[in-house]
Amino acid sequence: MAQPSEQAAPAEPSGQAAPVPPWERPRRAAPRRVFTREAIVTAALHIIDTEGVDAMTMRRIAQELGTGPASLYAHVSGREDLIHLVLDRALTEVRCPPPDPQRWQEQIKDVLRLVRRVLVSHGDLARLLPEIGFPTGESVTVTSEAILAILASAGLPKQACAYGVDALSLYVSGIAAEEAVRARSADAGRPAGEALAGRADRYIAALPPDRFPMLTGMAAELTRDVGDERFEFGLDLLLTGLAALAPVRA
Amino acid sequence: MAQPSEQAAPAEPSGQAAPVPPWERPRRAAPRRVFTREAIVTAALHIIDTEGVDAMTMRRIAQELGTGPASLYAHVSGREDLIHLVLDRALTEVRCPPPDPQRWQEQIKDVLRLVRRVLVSHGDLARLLPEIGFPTGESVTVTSEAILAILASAGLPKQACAYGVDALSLYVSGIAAEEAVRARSADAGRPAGEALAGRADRYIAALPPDRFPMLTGMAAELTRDVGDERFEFGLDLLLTGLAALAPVRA
DNA sequence: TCTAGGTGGCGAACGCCGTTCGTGTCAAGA
DNA sequence: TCTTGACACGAACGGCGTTCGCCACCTAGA
Repeated sequence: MAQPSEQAAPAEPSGQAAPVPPWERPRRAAPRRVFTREAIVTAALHIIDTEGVDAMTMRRIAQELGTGPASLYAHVSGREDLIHLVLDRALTEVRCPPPDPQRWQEQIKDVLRLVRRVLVSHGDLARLLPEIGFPTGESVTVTSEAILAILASAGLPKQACAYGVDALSLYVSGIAAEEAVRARSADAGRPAGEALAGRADRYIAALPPDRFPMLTGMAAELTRDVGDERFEFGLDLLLTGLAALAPVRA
Repeated sequence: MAQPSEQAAPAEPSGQAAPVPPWERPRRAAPRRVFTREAIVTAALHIIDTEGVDAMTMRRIAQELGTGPASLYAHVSGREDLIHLVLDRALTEVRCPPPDPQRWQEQIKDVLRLVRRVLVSHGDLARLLPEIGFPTGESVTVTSEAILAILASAGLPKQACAYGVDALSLYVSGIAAEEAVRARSADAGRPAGEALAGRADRYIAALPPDRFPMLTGMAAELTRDVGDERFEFGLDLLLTGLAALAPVRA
């Protein structure tokens, strides 16, 4: 890989080249590379997509870019900064509609469905959410703004809008992270049934039915994993609650 | 601290004792300590209470117990196991009532309020929740069983009970973790206003009002932090949604 | 009482992590 | 051409969870 430069390895008259003495070794034989923050985020997201969140270390990203981890710090202030950027990059795929008071509930659901879909499409990306407290990327901000606008168009009081957007995002983040754990387990090549649902299955099956009749009696329902059903159920709960706070429309 | 044992340091005739040669140094001068899993969990919880979750490392726990981190592994299989135990220890404080169909909503709320209170009482304990996928401690299991029993007593279908307990626990976990981040920031001795709410304040204040009129117009509501208000709001949403699924009672 | 096996305590070290420091390179501007 | 600031990058720091190998201790059985 490393090719000695000419000044560091003067031409030998003939025969085998003598090894370059240590004090004459070039620090860097290959031209230094040039990076951008975008390239770093792209590499990080690619690693998450192909290897999962646990593989996304500064070293692994640097390796992907053909350099060392220190090079990343010229562009991101640290791991946390990088996570903000990665999440925000993913969420640029979320498009929000202008508010329509007649169908505000469906609009909220649509936005949150899209958020979840984006998170899920990147494997276990959602597992990064708890590592940052308060997402501050542009995409997240735009999405929050849109949700607030929709809630406000429904006539909800300001405080209800504010608390509502918080509850909604907590729920979506939570379920996305839950699903991310499940997705990771499945992708890691574990035996079929070793997914989180499989573990819950076995856990519940091992419970003493006399002591835990509800859990054991609802094992199938508790571990049911059919499409978006679980997500939609929770969304319905929240939206029903919010609708109860909105003015009645004729 | 280390006191040479008598066999390793034979009595000198007089004067200053000669240093013990390396090959005669006792491996352990003090009697070996005896630990229990309970003591380890107690030490871990004490560290969380006094220094926060970030300080709870295997090394720090071992230090608290006067030993090295390797000693912990005879009693816990690893950090994840320890976290399960710590969370479960904390949640032993949760007491659940027998179901009363006439006041099932208040019962659910009471249980979840208690869960949250327990989590909050241990500083930023809730930040540990995302590190484990599916809590399997006894306390958690007992609590889930009780919530299911209450929901079932309200006449909710099995699937609604199952999805409902999931949504409720996701919400409580989410908001507890959110509050834990806030609590940690405040406890870390940062300047007043450096709490998460303070950061959100400044973040929202820095947004361009023409582009983000909803966020900037609701800054006060979004950052409002008054007792249990925010938590109760989300709980009300979920319970309203669940009540809509329950049979109507005379 | 003695012996053997199992359990557990513990030091040293491993491999990995995020990050910093110091040095060298490069490009733009004077 | 020279200077300066930004950036690339190797080496190393300090920290983490964990394992390995050794030794001590305890208990059960002969």
